Amino acid sequence: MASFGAEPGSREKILDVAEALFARRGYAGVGLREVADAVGLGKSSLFHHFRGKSQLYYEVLGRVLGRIGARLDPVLAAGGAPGERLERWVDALIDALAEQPASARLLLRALVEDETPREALRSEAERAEAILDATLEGVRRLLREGIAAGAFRPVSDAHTVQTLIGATVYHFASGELGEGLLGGPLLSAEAVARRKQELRELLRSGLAAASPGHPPSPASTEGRRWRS
Amino acid sequence: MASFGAEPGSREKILDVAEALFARRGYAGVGLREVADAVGLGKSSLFHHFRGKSQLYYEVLGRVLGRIGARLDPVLAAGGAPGERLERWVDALIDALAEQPASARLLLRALVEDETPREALRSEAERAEAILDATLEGVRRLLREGIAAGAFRPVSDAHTVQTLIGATVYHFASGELGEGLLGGPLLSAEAVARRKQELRELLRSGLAAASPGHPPSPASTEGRRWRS
DNA sequence: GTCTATACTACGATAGAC
DNA sequence: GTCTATCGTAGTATAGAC
Repeated sequence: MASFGAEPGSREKILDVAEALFARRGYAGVGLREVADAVGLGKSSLFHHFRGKSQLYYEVLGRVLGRIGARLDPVLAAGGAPGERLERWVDALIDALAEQPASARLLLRALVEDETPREALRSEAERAEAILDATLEGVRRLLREGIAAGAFRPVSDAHTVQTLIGATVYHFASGELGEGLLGGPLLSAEAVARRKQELRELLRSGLAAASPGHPPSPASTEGRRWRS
Repeated sequence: MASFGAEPGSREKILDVAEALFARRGYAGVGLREVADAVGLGKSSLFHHFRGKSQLYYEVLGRVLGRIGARLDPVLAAGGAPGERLERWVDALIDALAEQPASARLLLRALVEDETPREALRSEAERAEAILDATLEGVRRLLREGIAAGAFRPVSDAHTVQTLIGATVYHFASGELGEGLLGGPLLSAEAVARRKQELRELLRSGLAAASPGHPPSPASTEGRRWRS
């Protein structure tokens, strides 16, 4: 509740610094010495704010997940047709990832990092997992509702979520490779808007139900063929 | 050329072991001690096969990229309509990622890992990068050809490549999260086939040109709306 | 080609003065 | 709440015997 920005109240500052470093080099690649130096403290002082490295890590991860979840939950709660709600959800996710450049990398790393020490840290680790699960379950429900309502093709909601994560989190975490492909920055306002647009169009034509009828007919999508 | 499987000819064995470890824990998370133990050698013996840790890493990475490129290049070289060639490319990529379970994680990590020491290793690092660039340039060209031929919507080829990477590499690297979402293994024959199918259907309807006409009309996709 | 032994640095973490 | 000092371990890498 207190603290605007990141006052000398070291704790927030440590989290900020650690977030940037963990995003860039991953859990094992960051030393507490480096964190302490960057925040302007001695190494030992960190242990007065966090029990150890892994608690610091999960605190950072939980903060990122909480920040993103806080932006996505209202979107899911709001009304509207499934297609529009999904678009707003994707847009909000992209905005969240683009605003905090470290988020996407940190998340992508966390997803791949099953080897981060979880021992004796169940509370922090499970809290982060719970936030993530709740967020993903929300969009899965939206997809299922859209399918049931006949707005979406009868896709697998799990696979679609995987595709959405890949198309957003991976994209904004792709760093040099992504910038090389795009021929410019990933995070400029134009690039972010373009990403939204490309994804929106892909989903509008790729996810929309083929026939106006409500109960989807199984053969309608399976039989689709390329035009040329 | 020699060596079937991985004979006592240590070098291949080291690469195999290192590949699995780097994929699981990343560059900084793996110690040479661990690699040596797993391959059944003393720590120092590794230095007779590789100049150091970073060379070992780039050798591993180059091998993975080469393996995947070798499977994708023939697909691009073969003829066929753009839509069918793209589908075969995606299928081949998925097969390659699914066959060698470590590949996807290693690749995803490599993409995010701009901090892997590149000093004094330009040759190995650039070789790996060159393989990757060539592979990606191939599919970009295919996308552009498909757009020019009127088979695909006028998408951004760069963004579409990003989406394809996210939908494939991320998916097979997603580990516990992905398995939790799918409710089962990522790499079973069924799950792999299902991933291909979901992606194929998404691309068929999401990437196909909207109108039979060949020169795509700009308004046709922009004006698209959700049905329900 | 593999081994033992070793050098040097950095790591996470703790103790205790201020 | 931050500091210095220190512990024990593990990191990459090298030298040299076998």
